[in-house]
Amino acid sequence: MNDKPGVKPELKKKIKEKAEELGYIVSFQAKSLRTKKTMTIGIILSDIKNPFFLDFLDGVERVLFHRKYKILLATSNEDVNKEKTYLKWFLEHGVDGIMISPTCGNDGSNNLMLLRQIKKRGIPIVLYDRKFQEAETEFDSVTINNYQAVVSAVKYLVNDMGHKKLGLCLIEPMVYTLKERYKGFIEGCKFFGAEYKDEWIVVLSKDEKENMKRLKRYFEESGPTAVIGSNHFITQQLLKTAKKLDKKIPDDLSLIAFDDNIENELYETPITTIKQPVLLIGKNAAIMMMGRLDGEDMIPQNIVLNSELIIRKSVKKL
Amino acid sequence: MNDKPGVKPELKKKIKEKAEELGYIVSFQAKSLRTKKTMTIGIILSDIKNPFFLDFLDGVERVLFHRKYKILLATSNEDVNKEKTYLKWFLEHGVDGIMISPTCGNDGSNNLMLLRQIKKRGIPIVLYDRKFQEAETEFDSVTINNYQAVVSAVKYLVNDMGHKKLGLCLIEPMVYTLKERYKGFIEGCKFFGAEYKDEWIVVLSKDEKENMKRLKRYFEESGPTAVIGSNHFITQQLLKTAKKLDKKIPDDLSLIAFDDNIENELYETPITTIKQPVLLIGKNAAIMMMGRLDGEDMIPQNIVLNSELIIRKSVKKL
DNA sequence: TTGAAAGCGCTAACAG
DNA sequence: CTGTTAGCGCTTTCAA
Repeated sequence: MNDKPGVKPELKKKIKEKAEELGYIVSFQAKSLRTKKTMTIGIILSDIKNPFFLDFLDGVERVLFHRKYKILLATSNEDVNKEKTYLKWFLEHGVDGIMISPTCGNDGSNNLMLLRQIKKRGIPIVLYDRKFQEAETEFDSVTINNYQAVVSAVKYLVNDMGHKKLGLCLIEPMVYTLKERYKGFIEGCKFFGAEYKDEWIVVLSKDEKENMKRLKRYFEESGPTAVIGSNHFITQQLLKTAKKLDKKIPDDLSLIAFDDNIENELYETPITTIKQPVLLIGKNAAIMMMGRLDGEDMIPQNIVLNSELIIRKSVKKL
Repeated sequence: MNDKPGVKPELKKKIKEKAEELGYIVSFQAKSLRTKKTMTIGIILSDIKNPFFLDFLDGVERVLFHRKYKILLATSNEDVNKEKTYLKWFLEHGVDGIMISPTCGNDGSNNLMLLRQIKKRGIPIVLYDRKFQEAETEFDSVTINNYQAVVSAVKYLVNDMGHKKLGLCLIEPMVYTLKERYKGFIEGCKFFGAEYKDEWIVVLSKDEKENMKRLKRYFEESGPTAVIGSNHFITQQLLKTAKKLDKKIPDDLSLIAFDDNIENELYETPITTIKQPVLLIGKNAAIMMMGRLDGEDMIPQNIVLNSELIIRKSVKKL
């Protein structure tokens, strides 16, 4: 039945018979009980509201589909406990591998220990988008050059466009990605000689009112002349705030955004954007996973992809 | 172990013992081999590029998580054969239920027969966003009032805003949803006395060049004064075309969009939008599914949710 | 080449 | 209330 070396005509007969029996279907549960393979990859998204993950999933699925692996989908929504719950469920379901962009609590807590245990059990783990600073070399990962991306943005702002006072906008929780971008911002400012103040580094939370209040700072007299916003959501909030205050980008504030959604091109002022190769992140993570499942045995690999600064009209020349 | 009526102190002991054994984990494969329940729901998205599904999934997940059901995720990307493949895989994996927005080929082919077979096997199916016209009463479904939504939009355009020449923009394949919207458009135009021409009803394909060419018609002298665009992607393409031709919305063309993404509010001209209660679609579909899995035995239910016309600035008063 | 039998980890049924 | 046993549907092993 499984197309192993056997008599051919008889095989065909059997297959036809089976098909006639109103559709026989192999049971993967039974199968996997013996083979220890469920042909299933557990994927945890850290924020289902972020279109980033749609592209990511697209990239992953294209690879997995051809290998007949299926996706068991989970969402942490930046909740460490929910993430832990799903990881345990994945184990119960016997997923063959796990792909995760690990979240962390505001107190820095995370599921690193659990992931270590899972890895020890022999289940391959691929970190995507984010990794653990304290354990960079322990897990396979696919990320982008967050640090360099922001440094380049700062360079563009200062050297090419003449900005001297810069702001940075992030969002809770302060995961790996954001720490890197933060570092890139600080060191970039120092290196290229731009001024930055603590109050220009805004960290958004889930409190809309509070967010709005913080974002208003950017448009005050004492604010920076340009801001780097660290994701899609921030771009939206910034644009919303500008609209409400009747301020214009880039006349009142210049902006560099992360995540190149089509909309960034379509706004009144097309937004200069740091474009992450999201589809590639997905593809690479999936390919890496397939490699591990094929038994590739090497030390953990850390793939770092390059982002690209797409220059449009949201930065004013000073 | 499964918390059934038994001695309490001993139970605790056993649980602790197990925990000590470096983490015992129940095997769902083994479990489901006996119980015939995998605690898994197969979900097929028809287009992973559409943010609609992010919200939908969000709604579904909120319900399933609490009931400890997991999501096996699949993407048809409007390919009937891929859809069929995934449906078969779902069967192999023994999903407890299937949620699907069925696609169809340009020739009208679909997987209705297969879905009927699956249903006959006793696996509950919930159709969301789309259903089968030829089999409305056979399956549970959660959709919106597509027909009425477009009729209301036409009414607003004609009666409130004085438009007389209307266009409609759709996208392949012509699934249920779009047929309904088409019908609503035609009958709405007739009823409220607006002119429509065949060449103003544009069906986009995957060919970008060709799409652009067709969309240009809207901005010609002989074009309509207002257009209804049937999804997120169309809004983008229309805005892109307008920008390229240096045309303004609503001065050169009025627009009513489907799918209320935050961006619609943030564009230079905030877009008047037919807002679908996407999260609710997800929640309702999931709740319906849970009901079936709890053994609720009634005739198939067709839930129809109401969309809302959110009036902004993209329709010009004539 | 083919057939029979054991066993994967669990639950349900039954006897102690 | 507890312990034992059969069997879910498959793969693998071993004997015919």
